[in-house]
Amino acid sequence: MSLASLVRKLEQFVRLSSVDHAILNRASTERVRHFGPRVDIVREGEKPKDVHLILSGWACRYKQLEDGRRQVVSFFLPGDICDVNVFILREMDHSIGTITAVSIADLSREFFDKVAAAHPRIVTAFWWETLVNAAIQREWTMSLGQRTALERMAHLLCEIWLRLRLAGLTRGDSCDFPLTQGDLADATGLSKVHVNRTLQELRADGLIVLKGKTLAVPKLDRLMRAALFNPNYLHMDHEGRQFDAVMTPPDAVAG
Amino acid sequence: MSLASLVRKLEQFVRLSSVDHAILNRASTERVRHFGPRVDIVREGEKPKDVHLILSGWACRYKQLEDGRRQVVSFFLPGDICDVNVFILREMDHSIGTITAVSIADLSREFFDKVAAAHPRIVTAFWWETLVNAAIQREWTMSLGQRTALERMAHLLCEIWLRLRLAGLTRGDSCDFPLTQGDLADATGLSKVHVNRTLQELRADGLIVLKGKTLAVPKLDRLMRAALFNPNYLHMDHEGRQFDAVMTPPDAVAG
DNA sequence: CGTCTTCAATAACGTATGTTACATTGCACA
DNA sequence: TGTGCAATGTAACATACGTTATTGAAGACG
Repeated sequence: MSLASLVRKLEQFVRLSSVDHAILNRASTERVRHFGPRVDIVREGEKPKDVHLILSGWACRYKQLEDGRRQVVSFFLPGDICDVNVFILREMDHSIGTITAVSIADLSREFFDKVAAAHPRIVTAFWWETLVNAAIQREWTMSLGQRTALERMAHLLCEIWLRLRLAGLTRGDSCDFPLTQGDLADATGLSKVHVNRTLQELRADGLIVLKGKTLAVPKLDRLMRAALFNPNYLHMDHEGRQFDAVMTPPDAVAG
Repeated sequence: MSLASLVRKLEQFVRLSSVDHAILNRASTERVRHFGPRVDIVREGEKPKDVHLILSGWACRYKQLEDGRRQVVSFFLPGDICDVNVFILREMDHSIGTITAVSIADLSREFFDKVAAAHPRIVTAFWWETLVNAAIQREWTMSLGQRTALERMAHLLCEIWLRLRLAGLTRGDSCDFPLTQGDLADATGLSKVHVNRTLQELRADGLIVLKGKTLAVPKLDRLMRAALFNPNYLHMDHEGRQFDAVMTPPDAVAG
């Protein structure tokens, strides 16, 4: 539905040519699928076939233990790409499920081959995406290991807010926020009850206004302070623009 | 000092030619540096210049909050590579410090350029490394969010054990284990005291023998069960061999 | 070959967060 | 425009883990 968020995000980092735009545009309209809310797109154990680009809606990556304990390990927002090059792995070690209704474009191995061969800027942009996602995962490790419930929740909200803003999905100080307290519990490693307590506290402190499916952040700086939030890990600075990533062409050898 | 662990590991996944071997060998002998134990190799905020290959010794990636709380977000064992392509980012969002004395080879941007252009197998292998590291980071998220102290500790020990074994660094059921209880605390998000309690419990259950700087795992299957350990995320299966990664050449354009 | 420092072990006590249970609100859909 | 189910809110109580403190053992180093 909308490629705009992806392009907007990537262009923060790398300047894309009009040909690059055309390539991405084509890729994101060729093989599109639609899902309802709360369904799985990919299941643990499956063979990864395509890379998925989220065109609209929210999704998450999650893992589950045999006894049912569930951890959301990342959220996908519009414009996000799930795992460049996963198809070199034999099977998925986690599942991907939707939060809201979602539209995705499937990007094939062949697409990446072609891009790789002729569009270094897109490659660089995808590498940036890969590295930022890794950094986000590290920051979650930090949050779960060291931050208190309040800090952790505030941190997650800051992160989502900044990512949405980069994708052009905020209006003023508010944004759509389809996550339930159950989702937040699965992502922060807290119980639902404690998520509720924590949100109440953030509300009482005037750091967030969360009602229905809308979040407002009236004082981002204060929320960031409460979270001990350092935005460096999102690598949103523009200075990297002059670089191209290396890493490199297929030659299509098999064996 | 020893490239063997890297090669052994990569060849589990991709068959490398003798030319590939030569390339890696050259890269790992050209620019080698040595560090003592408990010193920083890279500090948060610095501009990443090279990619580091651990030739010998143990190191870790860590992040720290303003108030001093510290989280180890990953361990580097011999043969591990720190962040392929980091140099496209402007600054490090974490630090890398040694545990033991460490020797590293610095791999330059130019090295990756060259490899990218002519050695698709190595590229594939590096992608595998990248994807596995991402999977490990997700699994840590799972551990910190959902596993109890005992499960978490057991899980970490299983993971390290399997990674060491893949690198050819175990003998029978034992291995070198230079981590202090403080290191384990920083990695698991537990206090040192509780790490001690947890290790006692694992010992009492006969799941580990940990003394001095040596760890033995007499019953790996039992330790894995205690950890709810599913090895799929390490993607150690060999089936992927036939694949080459795509993602792709620089053309050396600057923006 | 003592001395220093780090690491490991253990105890007593405190608390952030989990659990269970139930009431209330909101919203999809008949 | 009810009616039902999911999501939110609250309370009482339980516990896994943190904190502080002290002691002993083990390497490091002059």
